[in-house]
Amino acid sequence: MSTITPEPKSAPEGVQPLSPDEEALVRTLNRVIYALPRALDAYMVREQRLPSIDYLTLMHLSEAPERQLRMSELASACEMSLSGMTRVVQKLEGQGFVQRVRCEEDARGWNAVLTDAGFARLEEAWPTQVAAVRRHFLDHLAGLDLKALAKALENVAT
Amino acid sequence: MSTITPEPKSAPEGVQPLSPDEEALVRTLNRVIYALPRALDAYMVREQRLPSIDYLTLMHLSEAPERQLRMSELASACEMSLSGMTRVVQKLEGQGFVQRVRCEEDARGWNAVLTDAGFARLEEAWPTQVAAVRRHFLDHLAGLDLKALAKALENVAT
DNA sequence: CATCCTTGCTTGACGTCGCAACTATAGACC
DNA sequence: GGTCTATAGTTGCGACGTCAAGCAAGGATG
Repeated sequence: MSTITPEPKSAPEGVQPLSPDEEALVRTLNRVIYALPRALDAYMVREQRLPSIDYLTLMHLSEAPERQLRMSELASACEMSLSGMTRVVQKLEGQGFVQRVRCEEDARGWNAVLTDAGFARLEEAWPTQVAAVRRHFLDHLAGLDLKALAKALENVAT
Repeated sequence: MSTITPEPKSAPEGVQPLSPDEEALVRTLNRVIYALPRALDAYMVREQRLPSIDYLTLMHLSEAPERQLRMSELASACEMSLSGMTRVVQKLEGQGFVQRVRCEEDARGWNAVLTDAGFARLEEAWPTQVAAVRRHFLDHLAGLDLKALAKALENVAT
C-alpha cells in the first residue's frame, strides 16, 4: 500500500485520493514534521543550552508591550497548551529570566514579565537561533517564492 | 526585539541577519512546526484512535518487502529514535497489528512484521489520514508549485 | 447581596520520547 | 578458537506535554 494512495478497494468513502505530486509532498512532509523540530531544538540545546520553546517564550515576551503577557496569550503565541505554558514559565522563573505578577485588571490572571536577565539571555541566544533556522530550513529553499510560501504556511498555522 | 532581526548591537558575531521575507517565513514556521504535528495527530486520535506515529509505522511496514522491516530501518523511516521505535512496536504488537520475528541473517536483529489485522487497520485509517492531510495542509497550498516545494522539503528533511 | 455559571490558571496523573547504560550477538585479529 | 571491538536492540530514567480536575476570582441574575 502506498502512503496514502489507496489500493483500489480501499477508497470507498468518497475520499479524494492524492495526486502523485501531492503524495510525494505528503511523504516528505511526514519526515519534515518529525525531523525538523527535533533538529532545531537539539541544535539550540547543544549550542546554547536553551530549548526552542524557551527561546520562543522569551522572544514573544520581548516583543510585547512592557515585555509582559498574560499566560493565556503567551500560550497561544507559542502554540502550546496553557498547562504546558505554566510549566515552561515556572522553569524560566526559576532561572530568573521571567517574573510573574498578578494582573491588574483581573485578579485571576498572571502576567509573565521578561527580566533584564531574560532579555540578555535572548540576545545571547539570538545568533544561534538564526543559524539554526538558516542551516536547517532557509538554506534549502533556494528558488522558492518565500512570500507565497509564508502566506501558505500562515494559513496552515490557523 | 523582533524575532530574529537583531537590535543593532546584538549581531556582532557575523551572523547574516534575516531579510524581512525570511523573517516573516520563520515566524510562521515556528507556529507551523508546533501546531501542525499536534493538529494532525489529534485528528487521527479523535477520528481513528490511531496516533500519527502508529499510522506511519504501519504504513512503512505495509510498503516493505514481505511487509517487514528491521527495527533500525523502521526507526529511521519514521524519523524516530530506536528506543522510541521499540516502544511503539511493543504497543502495536500488544494490539496484534505487528509481530516480531528474529532476523534470519543476523541473530541480533528483529524484524517487525505487519499482520493481516495491522494491514486491515491501516486500510481502515487511510481515508482519515488523507482527510487530515488535506484539511490541515494541502488545502492551504493553492497556487504553490508542489513539485518545487516537495523537492525543497526533501532537502530540509535530510 | 446570595447564588450560579464562567473563566484563568495551576496541579496531579499519565503517556511519550530520547539519552545513556546494558545485554547479546557479530565480526576482526592473533 | 579466544579475545576485543562494533553493532542491534531493550530498558531505566528524567524531561516534557496534554488532559482532566481543582481552585480562586469575575460577572450575571434574581
